[in-house]
Amino acid sequence: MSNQKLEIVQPDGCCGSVAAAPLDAEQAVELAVVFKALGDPVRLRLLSMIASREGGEVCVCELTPAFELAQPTISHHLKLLRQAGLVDCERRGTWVYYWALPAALDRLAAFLRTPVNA
Amino acid sequence: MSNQKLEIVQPDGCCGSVAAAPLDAEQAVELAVVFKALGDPVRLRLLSMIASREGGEVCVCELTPAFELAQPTISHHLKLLRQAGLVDCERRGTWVYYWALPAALDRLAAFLRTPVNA
DNA sequence: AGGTTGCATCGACAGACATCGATACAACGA
DNA sequence: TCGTTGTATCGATGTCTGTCGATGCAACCT
Repeated sequence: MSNQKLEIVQPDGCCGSVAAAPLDAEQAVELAVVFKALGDPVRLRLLSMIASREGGEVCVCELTPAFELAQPTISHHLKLLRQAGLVDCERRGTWVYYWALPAALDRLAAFLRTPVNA
Repeated sequence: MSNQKLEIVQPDGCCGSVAAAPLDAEQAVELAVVFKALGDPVRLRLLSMIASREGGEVCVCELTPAFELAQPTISHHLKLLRQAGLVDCERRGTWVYYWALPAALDRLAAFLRTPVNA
């Protein structure tokens, strides 16, 4: 029953699992960009604030005052999260709303999850 | 039925899921250390080489020549992976062997995995 | 139109990090 | 005991990154 491995392979053709096979250099660079985006406490808190929001969307005007950081700093972190493909955003009138992209999170989770029989 | 949240809480008392609730600052700092360790292509490749090894252990003498980097650089990256709790190592005679810690990887995976009904 | 508010971008700067050569340490073999 | 090999640590250096104030841009409101 080794076709179980087929379930790990991602539809987008990327790197099944960290424990499946050694990552080649190119895959590693792409994945590192995303993990690097998660490697900052402020960005982790921003992401969790966005991902845990009931309606799925959060206004930047709610995120900024939650930190003791200047507004450009928060904007910078949100930009990195967006460039990493973890969130997306849209302007609606005066405000900008961010939401999480669950597919990206699940892809990372699948990469990290060790096989049950490992 | 909000006791669903109880199923997300981790036995080790840590941060259930990124989509469960906003991370507090302390949890975010701890998690960021681990994700930061994953935020480098060399360390990602090292970890996948270690985690995907059949016997579960890899000699440093196999890891170092797999990169076009100086030996102290590889040693430095392995140290960061170890400090992040992702791998551990042991000296046996002349050689040092590294192995992955699946519990740490699964903990991260659980954190990233979005709830099925989200 | 003019003023105000929300957010992004720019430029600068201090601290962190990846990398290296040199060196130290540990274990083995002759 | 001495040389050799494998790995870690140290110190230096160039680059990246988090942070900020200043500024620009978009949308709203009088």
